[in-house]
This record gives sequence, C-alpha cells and structure tokens, in this order.
Amino acid sequence: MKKSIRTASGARALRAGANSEMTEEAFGLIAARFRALAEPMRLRILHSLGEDEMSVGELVEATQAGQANVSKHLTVLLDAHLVARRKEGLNVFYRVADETVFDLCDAVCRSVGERLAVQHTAVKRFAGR
Amino acid sequence: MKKSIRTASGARALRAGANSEMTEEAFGLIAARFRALAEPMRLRILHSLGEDEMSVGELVEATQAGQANVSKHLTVLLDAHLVARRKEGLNVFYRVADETVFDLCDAVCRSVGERLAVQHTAVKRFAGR
DNA sequence: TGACTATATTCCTATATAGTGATGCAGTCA
DNA sequence: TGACTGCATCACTATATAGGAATATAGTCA
Repeated sequence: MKKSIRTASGARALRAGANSEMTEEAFGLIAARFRALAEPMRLRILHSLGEDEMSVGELVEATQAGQANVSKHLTVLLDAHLVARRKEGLNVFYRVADETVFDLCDAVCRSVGERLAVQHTAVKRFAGR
Repeated sequence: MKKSIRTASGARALRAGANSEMTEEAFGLIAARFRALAEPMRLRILHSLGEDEMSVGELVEATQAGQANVSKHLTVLLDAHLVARRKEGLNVFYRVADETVFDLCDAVCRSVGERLAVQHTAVKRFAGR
C-alpha cells in the first residue's frame, strides 16, 4: 500500500502508528497547504472572503494592499485550491473553495490563544500579581 | 475589545462574522504557526515524535537528514511551542508539546486527499475511462 | 475602432530560510 | 585532567517569495 495519503480516512495521519506509512510526497502535499496559509496577508484575504465572494478590487480595498500583491496572493490560494474564481465582465470574483480552512484557523487560534493565556498567567504570577 | 484572538473561544475565528474583529497581530500569530508546519522535514520530525519522545540523534537517523539541519528544525518547532525539550546527560529528548498538530495534519490530509480523488476521477472520465 | 477599466504578469529588490560543513560547548568517562 | 560524545550554533550558499512599479491583457462601452 504505497501512496498512503489514503490512510487519512483512518485518521491520525501524521501521528506515527501501525499502518501509518507516510510517503515523501504526502509530507510535501501537506506542507504545501500549510505554506499557502503561512502568510498574514493571505489569511486576511480568506477572512474577507469568509462572508461572501469578492472581486479583486474589493479585496484590494478591504486589505489595503497593492493590487499586484493581492492578485499574486490570490494566485497562490488558487493554486492551492483554497479559493475558486468566477469571471463576470471586467471583474473576477473569488470565493473560498475549501471550507476546512476555517476549521484549521479556528483550531490554531484556539491553541495559540490558550498558550498565550498560560504564558500571560505565568508572567502575572511571576510579577506577584 | 481589541486583542480579539480571544474570539477564538466562540469559534469561526477567521471567517468574518458579527463579532469577528481580527487584529493584525492575530493574523501574524496564526500565520506563524502555519509557517512552522510548512516544511516537509518538520512534518517528518513531528511524525517521528508521534509515537514517543526521541533524542536528536534518533531523529537524525529516523529522518536521514543532517544533524545540524535536524537541530535547526527542532529549534523552529520549539520556538513555535510545538515541541518541548528534556535534557538527560548528553542527550536531548524532544516530544510533541501541542497535540493539536495531529488534528491539523489529519484535517489537511483528508481535504487534500479528497481533492486529489476528485481530480483523479475527473481525469479518468476525460480519458474515457 | 479607440478609450477605458479590472485583473494578471513581468521585472526588480529585499528578506527569509533550508541545507551543509566547521566549530563551539556542555556533559561524560577513563 | 584530557579524550570523547551529542547537540547547538555559526558562516555560507542557494533558493523562494513578498512587495511594488510598470506593463500586458482581456473585457466593456462609446
């Protein structure tokens, strides 16, 4: 059983276990998705697209970034299959194509938030209140 | 209510919504975690650590990477608070400090796997079976 | 057709970081 | 103490990519 990305259906894909044979390619594919989410600007864009689809121009306004920059980030997200495009006249509307990104971000947000809370508490305690 | 990373407790952090006020800092923190997971080599390391804690030397052997490289990746994971260290004599043992990384990877693995399956089916169909 | 607009792309610079070999350093053992 | 081991760090190269300005391209409308 090569191409073990299918083992995902069994859960615990990354965690090493009995049947877990991760191929080099699988690590690369997973890392690629994380890389697509590893830029604050792209998270801003996805955040903006959370409500509804938006044109590039609207995204430029929403993110306060340069047009070329937004366009390039959208290309990255498109290549990662995280967003989808729809052309309408002169405009191109983008929308989130994989809703799981929100779950990922929520999970990260919770985890990081918890850690910061713990650290904050520790510092407060160290400071004597 | 600045510092809205706390809104994570309400879920749907990234998805724009009523109370969702994402600060620049929050996007940066979330992106930083994704960045730590955005390298195949680091995923390999976490994968190896899924079973049990391991020394740097064991990880070098398990990953077939250079010692300096493994050490640097471990530093990145440590800075991201994804692993923790324990020194014992000459050895340093690392372990996963945030179990949620496995959930993240599982989610990504499922999502990417589904997409690939869909694409595969589409190509097969196009090829006429 | 030509002027105009929205988006994509190209070219550039600056920065980050993966990988490697050499070295530093702390801990162990004779 | 000195030799040795395991890990971290430094110095370096190669590569990737974020950002911006300029330009190209595609679609619209007169």
